[in-house]
Amino acid sequence: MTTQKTVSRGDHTRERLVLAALEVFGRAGFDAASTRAIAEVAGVNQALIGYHFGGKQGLYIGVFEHIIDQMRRRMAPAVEQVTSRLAAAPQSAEERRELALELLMGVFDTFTDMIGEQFAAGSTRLILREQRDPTEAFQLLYDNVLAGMLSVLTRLVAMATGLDETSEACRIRSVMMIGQVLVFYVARGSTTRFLNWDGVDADNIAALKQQFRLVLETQLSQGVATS
Amino acid sequence: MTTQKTVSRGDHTRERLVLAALEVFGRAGFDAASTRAIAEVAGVNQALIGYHFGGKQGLYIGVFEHIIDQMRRRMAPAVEQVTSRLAAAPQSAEERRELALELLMGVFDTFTDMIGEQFAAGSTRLILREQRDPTEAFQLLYDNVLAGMLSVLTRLVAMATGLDETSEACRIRSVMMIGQVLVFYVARGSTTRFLNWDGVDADNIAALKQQFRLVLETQLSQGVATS
DNA sequence: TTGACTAAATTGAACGATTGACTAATATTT
DNA sequence: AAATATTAGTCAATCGTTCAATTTAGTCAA
Repeated sequence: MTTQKTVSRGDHTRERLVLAALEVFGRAGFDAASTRAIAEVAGVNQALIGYHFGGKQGLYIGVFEHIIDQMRRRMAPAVEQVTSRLAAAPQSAEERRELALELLMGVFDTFTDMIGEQFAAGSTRLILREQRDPTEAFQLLYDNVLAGMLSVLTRLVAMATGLDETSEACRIRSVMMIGQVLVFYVARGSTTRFLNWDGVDADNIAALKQQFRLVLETQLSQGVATS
Repeated sequence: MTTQKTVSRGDHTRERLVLAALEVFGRAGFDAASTRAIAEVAGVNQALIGYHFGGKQGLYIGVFEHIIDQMRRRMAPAVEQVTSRLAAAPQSAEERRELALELLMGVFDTFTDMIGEQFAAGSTRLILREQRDPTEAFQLLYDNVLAGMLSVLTRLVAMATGLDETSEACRIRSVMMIGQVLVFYVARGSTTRFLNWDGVDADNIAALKQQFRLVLETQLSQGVATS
């Protein structure tokens, strides 16, 4: 075996660069992150960025492909659970509502778990950066991950509330629901200060899950007023 | 009238620089924004940044002082409404709950209105930037604006839910509530795409307000499970 | 197995451009 | 005249990119 499958020398370097770039880009932002700093963190020569990715912008795209990969992998179990359980949904309105509620909680538990993970720290800022002034990277992320997640979520919200899945009201509700967890990603400085947290540990995550479950139950446990 | 009150020549320059810096910092981030670009947008000489603010960092602080000023001014009516109405709160649990609900909606209506304002576009990213790696600017913002807003909000949530105002559960609920609106600030790219919006206009704001009101009513219109 | 040949990968150095800060001279206002 | 404000220009440092030279890995004939 002369060729070690896909793990050639170049692949190793590319991976090191992507991981380093995720860290440096995430901490400093695209413009402030220097290719020299990225190369140093990766432990490779600076010129290899140009060689392997064409340049700084190319590396940036490479980082997003990595993010997409990780997010799909991380969310896969929860999404799969939803699709399989939804294949044979009960017809009783009450049972359908309860099923949707249970699945929603599963999805958001996963989403909440990721708040504390290190991978999220680097990628969150990069994703946020793309929200205001979307570039090619955002198109990639939205088409390959976000759109699907929003779609699944809206389907569950529709099932739980009785709203029309295609209605704007239902979509807005879904986005708002995400916001309840997203706030702990993006407003970390304010939240940790306000809650007297030292970072976000397992206990904090558990508390968030518990409160979110209570809110979700209260929010969806009755006939929901439409538009 | 030689001296036009406080609007001397230098004040005018400082204001132009702060507004330009808000725009450029907001669009490009601190490091990527060049003092030359800021000076050009402001229509003043680059060296005046050093003269009036001591340097780039000083200008950055100046921008946050401006943001604090604007946010206080913008939120003042809603906050004042809360404090005045709360001065003579009814003793009936049911009445207190309804009052809290009404006041909450007032606060969040104001908060929702600001989503579409141009001022928010520039300041949102600057504030987000400070959330992950807080600097002196964040301390200023949190102490002068955010802490107060969170405090008032938690008080209302406590009144509406019956939770202890000082409990972590109540604080988490409050933060989650903010998240439902905040998501439309920070995830603009995803939300506008998902909702097929072209930016955020008055109609969109109205729809958001309506849905948030419905959610809030559903969420708080009954005895709320504690911890 | 060996040794020559090739393509891929890596290196260090250099390029022109841009950065924030600073200075001395000038202009404006008090 | 004195204080304040503005200007054009210079500075060293750092930026992303490029390039020729070198090393490494894989192929194939002998």
